[in-house]
Amino acid sequence: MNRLRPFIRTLERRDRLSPDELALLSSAQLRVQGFRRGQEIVRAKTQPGESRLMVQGISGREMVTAEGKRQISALHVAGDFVDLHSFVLKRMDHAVVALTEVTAIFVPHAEIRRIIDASPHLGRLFWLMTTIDGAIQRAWIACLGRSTAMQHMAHLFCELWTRMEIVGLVSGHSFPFRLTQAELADVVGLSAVHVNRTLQELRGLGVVDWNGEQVEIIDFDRLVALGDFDKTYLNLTQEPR
Amino acid sequence: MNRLRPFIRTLERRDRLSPDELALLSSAQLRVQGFRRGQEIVRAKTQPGESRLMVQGISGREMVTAEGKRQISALHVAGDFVDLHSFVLKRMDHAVVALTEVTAIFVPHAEIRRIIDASPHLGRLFWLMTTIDGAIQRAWIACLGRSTAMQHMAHLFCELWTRMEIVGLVSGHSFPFRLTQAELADVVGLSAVHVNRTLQELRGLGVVDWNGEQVEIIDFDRLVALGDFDKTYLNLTQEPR
DNA sequence: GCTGGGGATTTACCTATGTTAGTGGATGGC
DNA sequence: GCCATCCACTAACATAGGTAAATCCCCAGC
Repeated sequence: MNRLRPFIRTLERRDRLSPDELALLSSAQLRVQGFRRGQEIVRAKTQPGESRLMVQGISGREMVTAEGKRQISALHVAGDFVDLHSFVLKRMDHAVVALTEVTAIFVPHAEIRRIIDASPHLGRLFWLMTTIDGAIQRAWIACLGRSTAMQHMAHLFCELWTRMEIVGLVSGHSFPFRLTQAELADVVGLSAVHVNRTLQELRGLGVVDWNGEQVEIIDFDRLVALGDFDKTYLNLTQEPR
Repeated sequence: MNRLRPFIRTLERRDRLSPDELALLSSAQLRVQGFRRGQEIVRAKTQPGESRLMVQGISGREMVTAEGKRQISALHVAGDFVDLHSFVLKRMDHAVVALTEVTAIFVPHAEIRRIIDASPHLGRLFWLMTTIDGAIQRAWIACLGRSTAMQHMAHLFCELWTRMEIVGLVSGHSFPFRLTQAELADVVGLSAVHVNRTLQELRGLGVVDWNGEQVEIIDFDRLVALGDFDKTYLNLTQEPR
């Protein structure tokens, strides 16, 4: 399946896939669906019967506090499952919303079950993808807890570039990022005003620029240093798993 | 195995286990090891050949920034695997340190492999435990990003009580928590001074008390309200997975 | 060409939390 | 009994980041 291409690329950066495994993946019964900006891809507290795989656009896990504040606890790009964990977790503890126009594939849990029963190795790779998800969350926790606004945003831009590169979404040191500053604020746990201030500072330093459409990394080395970014946690090495 | 009791309780709160599955788990080749306060249970960047399961004490995932600041991104109590994800991830993106005296079981990855090959259902339950781990991390992200010191600490105490209750570590509304305030500060991403201030505030409100040994929840309902705590994310329902 | 709306940006002010530098109490080694 | 530690706690001050309310800018619709 053409639509599975990005997902297969994320897998192949972590392990080798046999022709049989590729065929097995391609045999899955899928439904494609589009979402508009702001639309919910998965509702919180529901018990989904399928997991959704991003094909295009950016979505995020959304959690809303009692006071109505929003925190986005993950961003998803093409090739990412937004809720593969719902396969074992059964019940969503968060929502997933489209932050841009999004195209997603719906993979029934029955299909996932069929695939992992037929190939325990693919089963472990599915498991792997949820644990990489966890590793990313740990990195975000460290950023939220122990770094300044600038360091945090620098780290985030490094991470996004690296993840987008895997699925061929970057061109040079730029990648598409069509969110509003207020949305980015909900990602990094800051106010929109402070995100604005910090972006100007980063721009002023000549490190990154972002016009609301594209993030352009001007000085990658300095961005990495600023964000204390070490991509180890993304597990981008082909190993038998 | 007696030592596996807490782990089996965490599993049984999420799904039913057959006698065969219990026997399979008990058949695992294990090594028990003790750790002193402050000792590393797993080193960062290593490629462990086994995963460690907590039997006693409290440990935490530790990440250190370039400036030497420390963030603890997870706490583990009896029954929790500290690094089950290393089974598929292969390389640690963080360390795990003993925050109290700790007893842990070392489970070779070969044994985990043997168990999940023999029982795909147990395999899914192992997978489940890593995704619950992820759900907890999401809750922490929301706390770090969008709540005040008091709300965050209230949430943490609710979570810890709930998790300890599963494995029989609570007595009434109290549970053992022998960390220093500075260590707690690294958990909630605050300074030790502010943790101290906030604890006094919580004490003053008559909601929780903590003398460095035991956390005593005085008014559980208010603590839950303060922390906006909803235990759904801990997935404490027995369901076929 | 006018209008309305959604963002980006700015300004002024506010506050939660951090930092530094203590004090004092408990504990353990010798 | 003295000393060194470690840790809770305090106090005074500093600051990163939040809040509220404008203003500006762009663009779509008419």
